Amino acid sequence: MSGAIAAPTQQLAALADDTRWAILELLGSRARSASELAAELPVSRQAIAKHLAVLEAAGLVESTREGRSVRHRAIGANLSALADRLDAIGRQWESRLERVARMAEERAGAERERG
Amino acid sequence: MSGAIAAPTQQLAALADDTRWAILELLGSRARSASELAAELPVSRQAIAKHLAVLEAAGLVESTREGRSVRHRAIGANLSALADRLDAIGRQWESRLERVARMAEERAGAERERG
DNA sequence: TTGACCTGCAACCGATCGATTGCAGGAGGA
DNA sequence: TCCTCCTGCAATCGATCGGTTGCAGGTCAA
Repeated sequence: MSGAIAAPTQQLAALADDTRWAILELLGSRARSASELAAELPVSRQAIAKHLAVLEAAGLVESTREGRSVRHRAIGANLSALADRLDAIGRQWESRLERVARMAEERAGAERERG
Repeated sequence: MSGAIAAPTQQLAALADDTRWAILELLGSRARSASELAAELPVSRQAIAKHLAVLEAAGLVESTREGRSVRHRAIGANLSALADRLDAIGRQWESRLERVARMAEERAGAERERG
């Protein structure tokens, strides 16, 4: 164990933007094209396209060509997988710091008995 | 239900940086001061201090003054809470898109029967 | 074939970010 | 008291980011 945490910073960076969350919220309810998204959000279509590229690179959005348009949809399973990893790390911190606190407590108890 | 997702972008932005993950990794195993962290990582103490401010604002790190130094520790429970929220959103996407797919499937089935 | 519509590429701009250096200030030990 | 150690604030710099405008290309319908 120990060693590097191997954090999925790319996915986290993709999620650290309000406009991308607005896009994901829309794509989570129904698959849409970039133009549809641009019509529903207060940014240009090109900005949407850049955000979709980031989200797709992070594995949070999936795209399918349909005729002359491209439909995008959110991939919930990958978000849940990321959540699992974060939860595991959080629990690890908790257990480690708990153990340290317990050791300090025991040491303090011995000091009290001795002193 | 429906409505806005209310994503904790501040916490996600705090986690979207490799140096901050390196800091969290160290603080997850044992509480440390900013100077200790600077000695173990390849960045200056001031950079560490800025990162700690970001992490503390996001509720991922807790700080306690001890004499002339300040000891910082990672808060695992808050990371797990964030993970729970992400997981819930991911499952929501999955169920919604599943329902849409099922409706499309039923519609296609009816078409086949009729045609 | 022509025209409408949607995507994709490139250049550009202002703002924010990660990081550095330099200096001031406060707490403890000799 | 003096010196050392650690923190905190400010200014600065290059890089990246979110967003825009403009234009080229491809696909469908009339």
